[in-house]
Amino acid sequence: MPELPEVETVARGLRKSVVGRTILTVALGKTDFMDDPAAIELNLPGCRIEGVDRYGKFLLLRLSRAPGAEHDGAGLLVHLGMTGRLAPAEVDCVPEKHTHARFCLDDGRELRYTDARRFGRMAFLERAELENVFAPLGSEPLEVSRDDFCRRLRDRRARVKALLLNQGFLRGVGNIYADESLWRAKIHPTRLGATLNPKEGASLHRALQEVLRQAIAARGSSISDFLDGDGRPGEYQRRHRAYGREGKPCVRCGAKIRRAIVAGRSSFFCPRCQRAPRGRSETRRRERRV
DNA sequence: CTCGATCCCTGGACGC
DNA sequence: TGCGTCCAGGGATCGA
Repeated sequence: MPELPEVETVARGLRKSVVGRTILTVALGKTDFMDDPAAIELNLPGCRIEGVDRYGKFLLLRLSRAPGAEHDGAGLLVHLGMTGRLAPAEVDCVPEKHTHARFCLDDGRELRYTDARRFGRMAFLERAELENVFAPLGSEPLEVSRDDFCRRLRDRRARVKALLLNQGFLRGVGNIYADESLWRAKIHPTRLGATLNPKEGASLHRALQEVLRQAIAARGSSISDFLDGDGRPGEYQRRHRAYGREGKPCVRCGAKIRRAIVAGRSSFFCPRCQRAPRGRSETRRRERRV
């Protein structure tokens, strides 16, 4: 499940493998997850891939026409959703099942998008449209300062888990890294943002950045089928301390990791290290045990 | 503002 | 073996 570290891993792979290449032809399969498939077919042929950026969980392939630069600032926006994969392949290599886009490159390879569940998104967008997509996103978690992070936390009444998952609060954090960060910072997922004291806010900021940096260094987490640009799985799943560890002992204190639905998602936490809040709004209401 | 519910979609796990 | 059911989850959307 691609979150920031997995998407960053893909971006780094693409920078090495496809930047500088020109797209010759486009072949699309199922297109219900694309904003405007015709625009992709129409605009991409002839474009050179100038660079690959990441905005939270979004990938952007920056594109330009070789002579005229008609599409200055335009690009192919890709969100991998749950099961999306974007990687180059040799043309004579049989495409995997659920390959929905193939971009034939000028070096004889093709860039392929595969996505079983089609929770992803793909769109060719002009600069102004891209700005509209990115405008509502919050800061990059690895760039936000501690003071900024704590300040933004302070006036939020939402549960801290919901805030971490909210792409308008921070961009790029998903369920795995939210739980791993909260475990490290010893903060219960149902705590309300505004109730975290400065020390806890600082601790969460530090935990989040450490977890993300380490996960990037490990090329992400491969839970079901995430593979990096070279087809290698990530390694970070071996270092998960909370996510997916229901019933297993907390490596810090030995208590059994618990799972509860918070913010509509499975949330894994240590009931001893991460103390549940007492207030009615933070506990009783909706921390349903699963 | 924040919440839960619902939908999108497929594969994998599980029970019978 | 096969069928039904549930679950996974990022994000959009809707109503409370």
